[in-house]
Amino acid sequence: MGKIDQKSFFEDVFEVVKLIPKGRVTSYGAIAAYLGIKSSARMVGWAMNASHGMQGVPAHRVVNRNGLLTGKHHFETPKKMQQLLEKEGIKVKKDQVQDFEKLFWDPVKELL
DNA sequence: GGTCTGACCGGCG
DNA sequence: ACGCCGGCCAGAC
Repeated sequence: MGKIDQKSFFEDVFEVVKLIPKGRVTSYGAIAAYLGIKSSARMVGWAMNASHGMQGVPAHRVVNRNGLLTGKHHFETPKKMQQLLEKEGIKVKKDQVQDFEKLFWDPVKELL
C-alpha cells in the first residue's frame, strides 16, 4: 500500500483561520493547540507563509501570544496587516492589538 | 541526508 | 522585568 493520503496541515490551518470572526484575533499557538500540535506553533506561522495570494484566509487576524503583529513583514507592505485590522474595527498601537484579551478568539473554546 | 531556519511558546535563572 | 534556550517539525540547500 502507498502512503495514506492525509490533508496537509496547511489545509487544516487555513480552515481554522477562515473561521476567525471579523473583528477578532487569535494566536498561532491557539490554532496549533486546536489542531493538537500545541508545541508546534511555529508550523502555523510557517503555514501562513503559504497562504500568500490565497483568498478567504485572513492571516492578519493571527498574531502572537502577546497580541503583537509579528507577522507584518510578510504582507505586501509592513503596514498592510495593521490596516486590515483597523478596517475591522481593531485598534493597533505600535504593533500591539488593543484590548487583545477581549478580542481574543480561542478556537479550542469556540469551536467545540 | 545533515544542517539550518522559522509570522511561536513556555520555562527557567 | 528580561533574556536565553529547548522543543517542535516541515522545507530549503
